[in-house]
Amino acid sequence: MKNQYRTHTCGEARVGHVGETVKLAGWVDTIRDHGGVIFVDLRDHYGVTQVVFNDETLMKGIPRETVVAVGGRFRKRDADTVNPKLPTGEMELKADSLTVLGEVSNPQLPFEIGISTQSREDLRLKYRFLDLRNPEVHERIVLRSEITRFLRAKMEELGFLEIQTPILTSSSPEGARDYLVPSRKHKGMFYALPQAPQQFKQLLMASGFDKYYQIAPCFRDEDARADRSPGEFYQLDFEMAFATQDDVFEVAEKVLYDTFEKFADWRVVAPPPFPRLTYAECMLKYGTDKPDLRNPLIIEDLTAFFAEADFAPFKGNPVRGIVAGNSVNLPKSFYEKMLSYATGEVGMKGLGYISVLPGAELKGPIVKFLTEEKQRELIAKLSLHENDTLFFISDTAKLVDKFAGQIRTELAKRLDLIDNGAFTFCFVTDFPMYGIDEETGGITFTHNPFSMPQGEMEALTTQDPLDVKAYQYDIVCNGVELSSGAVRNHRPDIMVKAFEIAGYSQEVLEEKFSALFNAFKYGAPPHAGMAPGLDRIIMLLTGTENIREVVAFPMNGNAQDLLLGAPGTVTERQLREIHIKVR
RNA sequence: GGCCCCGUAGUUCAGUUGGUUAGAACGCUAGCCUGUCACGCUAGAGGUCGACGGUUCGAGCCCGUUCGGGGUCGCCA
Repeated sequence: MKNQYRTHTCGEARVGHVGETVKLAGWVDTIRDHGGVIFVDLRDHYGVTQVVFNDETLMKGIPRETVVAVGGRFRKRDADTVNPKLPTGEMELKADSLTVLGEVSNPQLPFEIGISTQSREDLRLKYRFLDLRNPEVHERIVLRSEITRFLRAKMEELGFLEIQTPILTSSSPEGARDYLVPSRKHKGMFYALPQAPQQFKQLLMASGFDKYYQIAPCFRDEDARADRSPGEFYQLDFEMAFATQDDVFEVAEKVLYDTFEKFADWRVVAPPPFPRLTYAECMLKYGTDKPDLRNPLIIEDLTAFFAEADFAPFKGNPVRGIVAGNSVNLPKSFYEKMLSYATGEVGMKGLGYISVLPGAELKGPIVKFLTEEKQRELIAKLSLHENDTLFFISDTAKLVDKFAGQIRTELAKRLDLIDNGAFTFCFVTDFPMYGIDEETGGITFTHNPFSMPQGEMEALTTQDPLDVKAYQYDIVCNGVELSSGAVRNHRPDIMVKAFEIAGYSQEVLEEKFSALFNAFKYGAPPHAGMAPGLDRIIMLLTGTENIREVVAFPMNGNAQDLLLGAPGTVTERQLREIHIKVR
């Protein structure tokens, strides 16, 4: 695109352009004034080109970050002055004219553009437009766009239709806290922003659409975390009619593998089929429902083994073991740090361990509680080798897996067992349908109330609710939960029963989820789907630890937009119109 | 809401046991410099030590309160 501002971008200059009369426009990145000759790096979205001024007056009074258009001639640099760090490094622009397009009124910038990421986050957010000029930050947003485009292309290729669903919708009783929007025309009534397009996508299935997807904005009024935006985030939401769990997994494997493979660069993506782990298996072997499979450590259930051992700390409690290979010769401080981590941050009562010495001799305070036969049995059971250390975790049934999971993660971290060059996915399946509500002590949905219980109506009527599993699943990558999903419950009779068990009458169900409930009374197809979080996918692919690094205009952890100043006050008149009185 | 950490120049930080005029680097301003590319050299400006209160002869430092920021637990069907 050539116009009055520029004939080329700042990333274009190559040897083939020598001698052309050109115009470049961009930001003054650095100024190197040698007296008599001035070098300016001119930066735009596409790159950086060195501009040479022999006429010093052209740059007089122009500070960095000024937006300028420079006219002149492209020329080749002498061999000894080529800059190999720049794609345009063999070339430079010999300037003979300069126009200021955007002045800088305060040359003392709040931070230096090129190292903005080292500055305080609230400052970066307040001046996000400057922060985003930093090529490192800029490129992440570009990559986000490329990943999003690729995901869309993949979904289209697989026959999915992108359909927009409402942003102003109704509040739902389950799940996260809603963002509410007061209604002007209906006094005392409120819209809610969708926590996910859950009901709409299911209604689309009932409407006869076969495969739906959307890069969907989701709104939840919950507190932030490093990997969780406050307020709003995006999901690659999709749903398929006449589909089973395996059909959904196939789509997820294809789309996510292809996407990660394309954008993983030097890192290796474990190919499909992704391992399928049941929730129960996950909790036992990894101590979490989002296992990092790069971590080779596996938690062993040693409860039965210690059932008869007369060792007080384990008495009557489940016992877990983790074998760390080649660890016996580690300095004593390693064990001391593990112990202080366990009793400090984790909140465990203790952390026992047994070392395996040469000649299959076991050493440690616990050993004396085991007969020689038991010791041999333990070595065989866990295939213990010389120099291994076996760590023990024991606590109540409620806590033991969680603790073992934290120890497993910490051990891998301290022993440097995690391959940072790998992306490993897995599906976690068979989540329980119900759990105990800690506050009320009653039965409640553990995940999505719209999931189909395994065994359908029969399971609901014959099994203990706490034993009923749902067709409810997660996809996890490197210990990050990307998405949950489910085969949905499309049968009104089973919905009524499922909600009844969780303490909701049919009236409540019909009132709160009337659209869905009604739609299913007029013939709904079996359907299933999931919704991987877009921001987290991009975090993984960019290797960033904070979700704000992959969002162009993120809110801070306190759910404030420091750039535009949201939330903010409004006028009395605005409040009157929506029938709101602020106390 | 609980817990942990951090608030010192435009930015990133140092600041000893509480003791003279609070420092460094980068940035900014001015000057010098014709081949740099994180140019170099010289000089200069720039501070309510987050705020309030207390202890003390004396507080950036100790104590209390409070505000702001980050992390985490709760929360996130």
